[in-house]
Amino acid sequence: MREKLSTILYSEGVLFMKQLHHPDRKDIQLASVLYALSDPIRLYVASEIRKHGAQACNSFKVPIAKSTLTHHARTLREAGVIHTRVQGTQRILSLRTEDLDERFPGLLDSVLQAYERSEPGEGFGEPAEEQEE
Amino acid sequence: MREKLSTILYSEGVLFMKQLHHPDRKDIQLASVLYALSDPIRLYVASEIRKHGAQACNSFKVPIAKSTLTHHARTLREAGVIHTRVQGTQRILSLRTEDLDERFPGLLDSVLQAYERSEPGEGFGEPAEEQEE
DNA sequence: TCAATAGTTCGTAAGTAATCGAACTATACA
DNA sequence: TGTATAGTTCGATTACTTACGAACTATTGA
Repeated sequence: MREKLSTILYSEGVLFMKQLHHPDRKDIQLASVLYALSDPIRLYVASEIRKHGAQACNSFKVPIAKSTLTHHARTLREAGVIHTRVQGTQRILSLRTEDLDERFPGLLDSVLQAYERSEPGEGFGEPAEEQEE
Repeated sequence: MREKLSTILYSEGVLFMKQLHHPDRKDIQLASVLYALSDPIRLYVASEIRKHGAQACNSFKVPIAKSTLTHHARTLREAGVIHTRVQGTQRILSLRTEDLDERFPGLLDSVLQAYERSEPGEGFGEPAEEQEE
């Protein structure tokens, strides 16, 4: 039988929810940023934030499990692409445009513009409407 | 005991060395390009080509096995970042700047400029000279 | 014909990544 | 209180990546 996590962790003085770590601007690595943006779901998330502003995870209509989205959000955050702030039960994701522009001028813009050109649809991965032949 | 590969393969009419595949310009995917460029060695290779022009694999001074460099060159090629042409015993690697610029304007430039700013050294991964404190 | 050089392929090992569902925490609200 | 909502953590699975050395092909040039 398993003890409740809170009982175990709080009783030992360990924080359950890790402090969200955001790298300092100077520690943002080019390779990590490119890696974070090399996944279709993460590209979509970054692009949605750029188009419609900061927003919570649950506003992204992606065909994956909640835990998988958490993983992608962490990848973006740890690479320095997004900032996550807690608001009630939500995590609000925003792009670190200033930090990225300062460190890698023009990069984020050219990536997201390229993405938006190549994926003109609204939702995720919609193949631009099934085309009958 | 192992038969010679050539005996096996040619006798079955199979080409030993795969035809080098380069994706058509229109098939170059943003995520694949970003992924290909998200590795320090591949970034270095791309940057060296941009700085000094098309060159063979053996001109890259990288601390990895030959077979590993082959792997990285294939990753860049299959993503559409570089073009490989055979010249004697060598494979000459060049950047597909026109194709990339047409498909993702400004992307390659901002990536490689960002790389060259953040890695000012000449060789690979040289930590800009050990600094005593 | 032989040796040297350039690069590929293969097999393997270790590490990392994407994914899921279940169990959980945290907050808001009725 | 209790319930709903938002998101995290955990453990497992599966797949991919990076890396190497050994064996190989292909070409050049002595």
